[in-house]
Amino acid sequence: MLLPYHLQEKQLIAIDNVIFGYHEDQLKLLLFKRNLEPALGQWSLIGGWVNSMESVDEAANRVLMAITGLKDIFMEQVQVFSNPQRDPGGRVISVVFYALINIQEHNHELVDKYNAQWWPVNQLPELIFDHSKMVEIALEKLRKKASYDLVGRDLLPEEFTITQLRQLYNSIFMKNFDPGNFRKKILSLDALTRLDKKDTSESKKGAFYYTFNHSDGIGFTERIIKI
Amino acid sequence: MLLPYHLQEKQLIAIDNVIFGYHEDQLKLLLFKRNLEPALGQWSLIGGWVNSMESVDEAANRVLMAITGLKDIFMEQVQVFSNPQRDPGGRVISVVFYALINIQEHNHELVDKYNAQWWPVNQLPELIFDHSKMVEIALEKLRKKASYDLVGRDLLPEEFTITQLRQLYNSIFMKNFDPGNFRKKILSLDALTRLDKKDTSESKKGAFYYTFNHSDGIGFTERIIKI
DNA sequence: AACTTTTATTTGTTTTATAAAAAGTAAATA
DNA sequence: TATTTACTTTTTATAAAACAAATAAAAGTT
Repeated sequence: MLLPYHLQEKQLIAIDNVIFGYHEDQLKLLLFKRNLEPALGQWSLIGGWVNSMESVDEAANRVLMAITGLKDIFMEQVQVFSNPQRDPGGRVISVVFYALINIQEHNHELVDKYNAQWWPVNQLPELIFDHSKMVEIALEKLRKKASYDLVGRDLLPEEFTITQLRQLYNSIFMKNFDPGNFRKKILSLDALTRLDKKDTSESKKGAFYYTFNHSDGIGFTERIIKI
Repeated sequence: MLLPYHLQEKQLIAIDNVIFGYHEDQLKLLLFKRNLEPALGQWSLIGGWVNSMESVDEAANRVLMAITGLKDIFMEQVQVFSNPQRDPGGRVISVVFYALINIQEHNHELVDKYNAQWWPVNQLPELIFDHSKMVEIALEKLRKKASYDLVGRDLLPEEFTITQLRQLYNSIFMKNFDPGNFRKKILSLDALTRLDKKDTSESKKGAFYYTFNHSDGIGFTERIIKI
């Protein structure tokens, strides 16, 4: 069934990163203006080639590092896109990843240098090739992740309110979670520690700040949010 | 950030199929004896190269068709395995898929011809390279699928009892679902039609046969089984 | 200055859904 | 006729979602 290795043709293989961030109560995506033909000047995800001495995951991390200056970031494989006609420039197989980054912490100069820009996920520009589909699938995958784990750890600042966490979830799932039930569910996980500080910018009463417990940062086995 | 296409090195890319079947109350996997160096004669998943004029999904279907004689089978991408050292024969990137097939319907002669064999998932032989890890991840993915959709459609015969469906779920999740609750949950989905026939092979009382409603065969948005 | 309003936040109650356990059923066999 | 077996229905307990009420504190009003 398998041909010997040396008789088999080789392919170009790339990665594309769907980079999520959260800012001003909006889930955002980092896109950049393509600097290469075909489709030069159009908006696209941030991608790169996979070299022979690295895994696709390493390639995705390398590309993310190059554009944001960040390493040790949570990334997850989304799916392989491999329609032979997907890239008009030639046959390229692309492995898509998504990454969750803290929009405050990334290197703005690098992002500017590469003509990259943050876009709200619900107001994206037209993207090249099959990149819109990639975003769609990545978002589905992020939702599954968020329903089993508290993704706020990656997207929110160190200290945050339950309301902020809820608004993050609202923007990921594009629905409004009940404030009372959300709070109850999240706190029942024993994953947060309440601080003695309050955020008074949003309400007169003020909302307590919380941090994630560093102890059990692995994730939960049970579903935490019902979609 | 991206090199021009012609300057970038190409890679060997393959697919590997984790083929699930269900027989004699056991979830099984189709494995075959490798007919190619390296690791000739050892047990492995069923794989093949990806050609330049096909997508990885098409390649996976082609390979599945070649060994089982089946087409239009449910398959899902699992993950890309791409550690540069994963295959001692050289740098090969592998895209793993899993497939659900009805063990009754596949072509036994083809399977025999390729030295393939069905193995219970909880008693697998040693597998080459990273194939054990591939199976592990595929099984996790199957469990997620099964918790949102009724996988019985693909794995069970046309007519089956609720008990058979429950036993399938028992073997997928390696736990024992409560007979009463399982029945209640499954029937509440309105996905099955009860026939006027009974299966009396397992009990004196007999259990009604059911079939899947062909109408809404797409799947459910809500979780149907809690892991 | 004291009182009312407003706002997001927090707590509490009711209703519904799910899981655990128990009881009832049909039909072959002893 | 009693027993056995797996199947099916019902009951009880627990958890989650929907809904309602209370709270704290700044800002506006008399």
